[in-house]
Amino acid sequence: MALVFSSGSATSGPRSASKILNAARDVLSAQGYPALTIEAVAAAAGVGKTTIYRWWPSKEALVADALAEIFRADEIPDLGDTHAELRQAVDMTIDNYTNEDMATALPALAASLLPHPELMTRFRETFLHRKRENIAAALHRGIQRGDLPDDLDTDLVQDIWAGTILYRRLMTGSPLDTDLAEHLVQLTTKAPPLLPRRESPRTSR
Amino acid sequence: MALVFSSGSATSGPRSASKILNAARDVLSAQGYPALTIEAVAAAAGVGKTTIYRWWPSKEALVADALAEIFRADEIPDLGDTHAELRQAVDMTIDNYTNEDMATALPALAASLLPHPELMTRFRETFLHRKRENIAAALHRGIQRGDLPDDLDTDLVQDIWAGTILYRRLMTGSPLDTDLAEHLVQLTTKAPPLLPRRESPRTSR
DNA sequence: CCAGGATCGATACGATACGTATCGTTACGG
DNA sequence: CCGTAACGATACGTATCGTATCGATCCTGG
Repeated sequence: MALVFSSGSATSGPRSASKILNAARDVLSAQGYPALTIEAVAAAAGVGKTTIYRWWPSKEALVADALAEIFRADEIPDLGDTHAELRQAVDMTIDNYTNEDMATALPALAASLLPHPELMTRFRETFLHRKRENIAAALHRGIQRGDLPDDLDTDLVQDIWAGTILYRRLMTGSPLDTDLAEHLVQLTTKAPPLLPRRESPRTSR
Repeated sequence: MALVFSSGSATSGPRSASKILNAARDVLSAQGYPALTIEAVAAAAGVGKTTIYRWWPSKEALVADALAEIFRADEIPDLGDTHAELRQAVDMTIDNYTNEDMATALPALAASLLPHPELMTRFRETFLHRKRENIAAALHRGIQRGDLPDDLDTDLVQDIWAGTILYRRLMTGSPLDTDLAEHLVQLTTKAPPLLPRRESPRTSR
């Protein structure tokens, strides 16, 4: 993974990039996003803070590169089984947000980049596009197999999947378990039940 | 709306609460969440920063109260029309996140409160529970009318609705338009199409 | 209507992090 | 093996933090 958010102006490149990015994730885990200061990362990495300022223009850029290294955007292999492939897609998204750092830092990052269109574009390229393309490929295979409606809105499906997972992790705190994964997959299938039902009917609050 | 995040230790109460909360939202709109410092709010409100520190224990608490004042958690009236009621529920959520401040500050707030369970609980009570109860009431009316499956998972429905809306606003930047609202509502109906389709078949992406 | 208590604004304080500049040292590649 | 860069250390001025203090002001209840 290249340092997409690094300045990278000079001719060679940072010698201690991975040491710094590891330290950034360590600080993130131990102290949380607000306490992640450049000076703290420098201390944790055993590095002069000058070195960090040399290569990353801001705390946001540093965090983005640190997260990009552990963000999963795998290709979904053709398993000949639409359900299994979609389940793999959902599981990958759940994996990404199960990570504590990712769950807190990604939304904080997006929120602070939102007013800066150019940085936001780079953020989307790093954390959205590749993953979405790979999942879209799996969805299209499902459509061609006749397992999914041929006018399926693949973008909306992915918004629903990732949105629900992010929302549960960030806001409600509900578990990201296999039931959720299965419900989200079943949302896309042709036949009912299209909307997930509760396992055991309860009175719901 | 009471100042749920204020310390409120003394006997009387802040004389200039609304002036301060208005200023906080002004700074948020003009400068963004990271630039929202206590001193900036104090200056914008024409108030000594001591006064803010007297009543709010942190920047997060101040922002939470400022957002709580404009967060919509309306009751959904019984319209005798399930579709109309659900549409109203979705529109309310879209309204909440269409607001620029809310879209950037709420996720940032949640992310910074996530490691503090007690504050996170108060956050959820303020920004989740009341709204969810009101929407759940509408969903239950729909179930009793026979318009919705009687084992509908009302919690998951709301996670999907709010999650998709938040994700679009924060991450993808896709529009929160009437098409989206309609698709989200139709997700819950019994009869196909349960998963929203694209209007005009395109090549996807 | 006035007294007393609470809130207010102003100011000062040490601490921390910012981002930049400088400078001598270290490491790596041609 | 030598030169070019990346490096670490250090120092600097600025900004904000959160706290303490203190006299002025509000406003409430008696």
